[in-house]
Amino acid sequence: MKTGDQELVKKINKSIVLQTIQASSPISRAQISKESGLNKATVSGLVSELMEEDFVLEIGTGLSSGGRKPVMLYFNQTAGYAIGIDLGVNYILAVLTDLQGQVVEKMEEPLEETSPGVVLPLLKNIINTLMQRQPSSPYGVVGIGVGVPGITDNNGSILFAPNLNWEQVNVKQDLEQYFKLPVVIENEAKAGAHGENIHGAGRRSSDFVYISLGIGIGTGIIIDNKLYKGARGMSGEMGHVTIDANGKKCRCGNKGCWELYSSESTLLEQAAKLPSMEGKELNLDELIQEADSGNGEVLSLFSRIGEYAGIGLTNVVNTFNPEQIIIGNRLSKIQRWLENPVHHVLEQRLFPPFYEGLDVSFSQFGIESCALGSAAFSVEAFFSENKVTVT
Amino acid sequence: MKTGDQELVKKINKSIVLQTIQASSPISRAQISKESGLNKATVSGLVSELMEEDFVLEIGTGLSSGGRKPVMLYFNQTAGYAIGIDLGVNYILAVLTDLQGQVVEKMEEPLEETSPGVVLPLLKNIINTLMQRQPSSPYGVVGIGVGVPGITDNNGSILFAPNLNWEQVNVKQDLEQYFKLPVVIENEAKAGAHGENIHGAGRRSSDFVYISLGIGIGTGIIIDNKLYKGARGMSGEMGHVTIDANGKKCRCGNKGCWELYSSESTLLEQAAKLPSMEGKELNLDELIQEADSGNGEVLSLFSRIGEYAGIGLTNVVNTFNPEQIIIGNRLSKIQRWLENPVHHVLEQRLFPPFYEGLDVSFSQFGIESCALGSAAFSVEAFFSENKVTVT
DNA sequence: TGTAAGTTTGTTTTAACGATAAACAAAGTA
DNA sequence: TACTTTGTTTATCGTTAAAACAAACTTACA
Repeated sequence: MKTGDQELVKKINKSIVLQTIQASSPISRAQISKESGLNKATVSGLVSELMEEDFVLEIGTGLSSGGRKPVMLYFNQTAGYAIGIDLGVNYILAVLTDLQGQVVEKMEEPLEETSPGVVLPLLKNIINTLMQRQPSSPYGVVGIGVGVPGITDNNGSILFAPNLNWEQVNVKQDLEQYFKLPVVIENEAKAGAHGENIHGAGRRSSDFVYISLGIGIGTGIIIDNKLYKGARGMSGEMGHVTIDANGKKCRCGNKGCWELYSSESTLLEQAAKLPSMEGKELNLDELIQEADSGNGEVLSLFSRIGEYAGIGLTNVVNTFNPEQIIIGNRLSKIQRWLENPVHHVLEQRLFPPFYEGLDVSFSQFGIESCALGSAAFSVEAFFSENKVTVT
Repeated sequence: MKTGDQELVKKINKSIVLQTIQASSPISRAQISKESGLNKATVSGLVSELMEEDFVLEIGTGLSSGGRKPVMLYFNQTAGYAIGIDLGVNYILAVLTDLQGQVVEKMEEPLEETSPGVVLPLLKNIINTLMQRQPSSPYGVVGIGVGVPGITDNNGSILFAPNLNWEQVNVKQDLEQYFKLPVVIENEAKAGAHGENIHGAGRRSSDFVYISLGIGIGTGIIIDNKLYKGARGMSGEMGHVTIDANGKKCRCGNKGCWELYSSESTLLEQAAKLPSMEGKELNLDELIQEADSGNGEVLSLFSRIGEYAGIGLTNVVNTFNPEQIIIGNRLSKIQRWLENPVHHVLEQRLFPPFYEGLDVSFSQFGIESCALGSAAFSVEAFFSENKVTVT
């Protein structure tokens, strides 16, 4: 049981000060005091500690409004860096971000083979390259976050990743021993949700659901600005919510799962049956080209995928009554063609008070949400160790 | 933004002390100190405040283990009372509980007509009767909680209750003006979930979903021991999750909603078509009698309802990965016949790691969860005003 | 242009509050 | 008599807040 003491009070207030600076930089001490409700003296004290710790910088003075000029404070976002990885099914996307989540370096490598024996060495290579490219800074790289397309447990093991064909692989332990840095492993949709919450389209919502429309469908649930993980860290498998009780059998054991009707796999599977696609290469980018050049069959396929996406989203909204829904991952590339059918189905199927005021957005980062969210996990773990929490 | 100060620290610690007493009463000051990690002096001080406020009593001494005998402390659960109401579709169930949630008085009245003009005066009558029957106590009745079968907003208005045929009725304002007491209005399933979390089958889980199988289906979502309300207080309408994308139209606007396949309405509707029920009265108790006397048609109807309950529950589990699912409200009366088909479907449809360790329980209070949860809301509001929070 | 008056910023000083540690008194057991 | 356990008292520490203050600036006006 966590008791209350002065350390807790200080941690809370120091976090408030740092967050205020992050959110409204440049800002003066006086203004922080007004915004937060903390006394001027308290703010002054906490700011000097943050400056000693290199998290805050004084840069010049601001404009006076009839008195002494304020000293402006900045969040020193380059005091350290974090590495975020999106371990996709057929690619690895890696970013080096600063403490504010700005991408400094980026790498992408295709994955031909997905066995751990091939992937893990490649992963280490990529991380090493990014480490070498980091600018010099007081704290250096503070941690590594990895988003994976599968079910993880709280020890950083990947319990099951069907699309990689992995079972029981402890990536966290492996990377921590190799790099001597804290490593966070999280499901790809959960990491994406977190990325959107911290830096992206979900910054202004405290309660939203991120839908990862990729090879399969995953969801990340943000409640009160916190990721909901579930009892054993396996929440959000809404891709396996039944939308047709007597539908096709899914390999998860259930029937009529949502992702059998609306995902990249399904899209490609159904595209293969189109007469107009005979003999052509079958991948998402190719289909986008076809759609762009007016292939009616592809267009109506996109539309059908969008309608089924809408049916699943109706379930999401009835369950969570979120402020916002954010659609991300690979299929966010076909936003243009999904948007209309999705909205149409939602409007038709939702009870009006649920539809009113509902914001359906697409990811701001496209495919990068997951890597950015993973990096953000590491940044938070770092701050949390430094007696400051930033959310 | 809530800053940290000493008041916060004290509130946290005082709550810890009171909760420890509630959980482990009778208990000595020294033992509280050991269990909570708080210093003996701190505990002593907080306990004397709690005693002055009549929340804690000293009753005699305990056994010595080789030194001075400890003075044993009790939570004074009869320092005040709360009223909890379950406003059902065809009944009003009202309870008077003490601060620990023990039922002291109970009343149940049938509802023939559901218009606000009839229901509200009756409701006031019932509450008045309970008020008169309360034992004398330092704080008296500290509040009134009402669970309603509909969608509420954060101002205590009932936005929409289809089964009562109510729209925009501000029960909170009405009752508060009449009784001069704090009133909490909440959706029936949310109140039930809270009741089970505080006093019932969900005491030991921090993350579970309560399924109210009544005239319709509602769900209450408990995350981290807190009720999740959703952006506009309308979360948990999982009765309207589509389980058959092209199924029957529901009046909510959606198609193939779960509650069209597994609820009391559906049960009675389908029972009406059974040859063996011709000419007999159609209600739940009658059907239970038929099942008890071996009516095969009714038994297989119960079984089918159970299977569809299982299909919806699969969706709940894939979405939340809860520790526990609790089934409550009217259909918990036919637990005996639902249990097997529900478990069978879950085992068949769930991915094994989701099924393992999942606890599917039925409500401990049967139909009373909602009234008890509503009363508990009032108790908490009362403590929260007294600078103590109890969860 | 010069100066007095007022304003804003940020620091210093002091007080208040709550938790803790240590000493202590009280009440028991062996 | 020696030891243990309980619960209170006392002194100290860390943290915030209020008030006083110094510094730096703007504005108004002669």
